[in-house]
Amino acid sequence: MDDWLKDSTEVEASWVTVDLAIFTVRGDQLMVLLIERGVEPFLGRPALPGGYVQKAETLREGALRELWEEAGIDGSRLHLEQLGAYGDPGRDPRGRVVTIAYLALGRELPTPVGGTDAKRAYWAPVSQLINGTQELAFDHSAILADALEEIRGKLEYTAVATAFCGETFTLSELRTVYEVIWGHYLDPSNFRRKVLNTEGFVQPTGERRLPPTGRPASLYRRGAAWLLSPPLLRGTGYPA
Amino acid sequence: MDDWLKDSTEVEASWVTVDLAIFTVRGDQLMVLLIERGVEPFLGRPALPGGYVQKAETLREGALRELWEEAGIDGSRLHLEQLGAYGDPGRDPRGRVVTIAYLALGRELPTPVGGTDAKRAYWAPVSQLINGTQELAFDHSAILADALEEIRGKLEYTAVATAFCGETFTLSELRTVYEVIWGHYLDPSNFRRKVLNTEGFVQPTGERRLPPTGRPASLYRRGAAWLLSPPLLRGTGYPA
DNA sequence: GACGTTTAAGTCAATGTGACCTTTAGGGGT
DNA sequence: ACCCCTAAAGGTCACATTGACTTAAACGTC
Repeated sequence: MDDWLKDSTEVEASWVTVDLAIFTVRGDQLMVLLIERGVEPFLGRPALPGGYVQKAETLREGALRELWEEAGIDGSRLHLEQLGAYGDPGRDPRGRVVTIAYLALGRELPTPVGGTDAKRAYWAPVSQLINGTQELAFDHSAILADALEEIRGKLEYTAVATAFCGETFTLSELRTVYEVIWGHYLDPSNFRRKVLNTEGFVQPTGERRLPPTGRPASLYRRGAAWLLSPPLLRGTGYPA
Repeated sequence: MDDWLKDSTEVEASWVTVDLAIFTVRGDQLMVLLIERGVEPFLGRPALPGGYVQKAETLREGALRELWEEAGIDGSRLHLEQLGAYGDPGRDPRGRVVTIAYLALGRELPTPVGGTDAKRAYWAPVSQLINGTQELAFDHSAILADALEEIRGKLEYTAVATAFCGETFTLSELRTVYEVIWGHYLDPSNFRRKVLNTEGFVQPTGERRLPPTGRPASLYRRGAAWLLSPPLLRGTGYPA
């Protein structure tokens, strides 16, 4: 914040971007939204959607705008939180670009129809990207890894898992979210007991839903609580 | 990341700074390092130390450099982690300035001797700033509040509390860290049991330390574990 | 109406927790 | 040498939580 420093040759202006790690659960897989880059650098390589922050908007507003422009997703109905800033000098060959990474979680998001910028957009299974050979553009692989670890941790002590579900949901659906993201089986009975005993986590609607087969399941909606206490621990479940 | 956007009038280059929320525990108070601004804007107002990120350095390196330049603190012996980015358009009257806030935790840090920039630097009790009338420069009050909440949470499920202690420490010292930051009393006996039963949290050195009065206390050092499982929950202790 | 399937509810031993109490190991005073 | 004060260290016990497992209930279907 020192004005004398601003005049120093050591300091230069930077471009500031937002990048989005948008997750959804589809079936038994955690998916992340990727775009195929239509311009250099990293032309043709998969990347997280994102773009430059504009003059008059906050970082969050920029993230919401990119969410809409690049993925056609209305941000008002999903969870959006800041993940962190990535600014290594060499991360963008064009010059100093600091990106603010955002984490977005939603359910059954529409398959996007490619951005305004003639690049393809698609959902990719996270499991393949994490221990796969596919490298994302820039430092997006590192951002994705950080994002995944952030979600895994947040499931434990917040009600964020409900962001992957619809307005109302069954406890089985909620449990599946945990199982997919943590990657291991959870005992249905113990999960139910834990969730229902955690005050404010979920709220019964009184309605039920008929599964294709089996006993009807009660429907719940999000409760008032955001922080769960005590937390649900990942514990030692066996792989799903 | 769209080059066409970069040419748009909607986008402008930004200044990128790092700001530091440096905490230490002194006696029974959590202290944060503040500087008195020596230049406009907010001349004379207290602020978090910080400054512009230079051309060739990473964000973390910039934070470490500012730590040294503004506070005279060698960062190699304290905990430093990124807190997040703050970039609202109006947060700095001089123009678009995005700051990356860092959290630094250490013990018995030297009282700094004012920065190179003729401003005073001093330790201030956090409790007075949080619910006090004193407003910090820029959005630093918000950053400070976020930093405090971050620490409080991290104490639960990481071994970060040891960053406030020396190389070796007694369990009472460690407990005091929790009590000061959480703001309530913890049962010494239960705290000891919990810490010692959490594998990898602390490691006995075999040595002891004589307190001014009372039985000698065993000394411990940090263990190998960073994440604590099960976590120490804040629970319902009575105010200290 | 028996069967397969899924939700819902219950059991039980083992473990963890909160609120205590007791013992131990120092220093200081008389 | 003895007693007192203090803080650390160790123990007790009722209670809550957990993990693994079993049983019951409510559907559609054959």
